[in-house]
Amino acid sequence: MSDWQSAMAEIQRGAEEILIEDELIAKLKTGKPLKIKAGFDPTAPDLHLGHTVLINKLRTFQQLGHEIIFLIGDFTGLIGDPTGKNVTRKPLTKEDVLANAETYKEQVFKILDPEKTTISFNSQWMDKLGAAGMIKLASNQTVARMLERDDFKKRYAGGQPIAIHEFLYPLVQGWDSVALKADVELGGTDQRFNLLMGRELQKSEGQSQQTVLMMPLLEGLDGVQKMSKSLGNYIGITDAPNDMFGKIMSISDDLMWRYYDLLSFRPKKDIELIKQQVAGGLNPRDTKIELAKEIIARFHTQQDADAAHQDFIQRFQKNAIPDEMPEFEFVVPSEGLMIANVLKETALVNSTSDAMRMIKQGAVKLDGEKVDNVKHQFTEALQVVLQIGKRKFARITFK
RNA sequence: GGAGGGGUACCCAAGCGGUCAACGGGAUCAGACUGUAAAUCUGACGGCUCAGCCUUCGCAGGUUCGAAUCCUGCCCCCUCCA
Repeated sequence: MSDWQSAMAEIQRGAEEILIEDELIAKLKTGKPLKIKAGFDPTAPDLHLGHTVLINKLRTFQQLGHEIIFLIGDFTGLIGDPTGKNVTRKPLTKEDVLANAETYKEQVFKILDPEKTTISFNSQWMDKLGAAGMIKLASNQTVARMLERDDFKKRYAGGQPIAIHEFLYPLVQGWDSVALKADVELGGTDQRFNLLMGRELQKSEGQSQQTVLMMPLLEGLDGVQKMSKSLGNYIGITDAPNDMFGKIMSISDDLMWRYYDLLSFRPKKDIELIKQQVAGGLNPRDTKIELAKEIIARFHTQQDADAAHQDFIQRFQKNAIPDEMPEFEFVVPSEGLMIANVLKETALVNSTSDAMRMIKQGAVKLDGEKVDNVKHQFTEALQVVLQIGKRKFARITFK
């Protein structure tokens, strides 16, 4: 396999679509470092694994020796990518943007090599463009073309408002590619229209057109909907090691393979081998553990990954009580304390009614012993461990 | 401004005088089975001092022995027209 062929294989891994593939091959064959662009919204520096799919692909290019441009859309942030959801958005201050950029760096450089990554802001060239430049830019595209974009089309057909400035978002994103002379732009499949705009604008500016590489949107823990914070099905890259471990272990086997493809840095060959081993009888749980450790080591340390693994074994495979858990203190009144109230106070349950239900369902354990008596009272000074279900614990001291 | 439709628990959605703390589905939680898998099965899913009691069906009043269901006023949303 020649250089460009093996490079292509890595680039294609997990990618949803590459437009146009032959073009990219031609670019790779030149052997020159390519300019790889990916844009990020300056508003949400709170990354989860879904975001890292794209960043991982940037890493691939970086390792192949290409130039990575991590573009922070501080200018585009003023517009907000049109979704129709929030029509108005409060503009970010310069300070906000810079603070967010710092957070980005902190998180992203766990994947990318900081020495070899260029960070730019699109206000750099957009601020200079001016009103006249903006109008000239806008003259490049027609309303009809804009209405081809899926969400615009739907909103227009559905009689929902589209503000004029929303049309500017794709144009500006495309112009970024012109300004950077990008050879490749990466984006999610939902970015298709905007990514293609870059090609069109580059063409009208007489530049060579960027290749568009679209990565899929990673499914969240439920395995169905895309990973997002608002759906609560995400693994944040700043999540604690134990949380990461637990979340990864709870995904389905099918989803595990998906995560391997999109999140693991292991060569594709290795993954194929693991698949064969699992088909041959290896417990998929163990391969899931490997994945969990790899990801934790990436965002924390190898020690953290090992510790999380050990903790997991203690906690779940041996059913032991964890060392660390929230602690509470109560003063026992003369008439005693109802267990349901104690549970409510520890926030292990939402209400005393909830606590009663849990007890009735046999979900509550006191020092490892199941509690049957709904009206169990604490009447004396002692220390106990309360457990609800499999994962929720609290250490309680009665005085 | 005119005409019509609608606001029910986390979400969707029945109910249209009593048997309604309110059908059903989803989400969620717990139990069983497991690999903290997934799938499946079972149960729970307003609050409380929990075999009982209290407060819920946009808001405020009213009719009635009794209302989510009927009447009046108000607020909000949607569709069509201007």
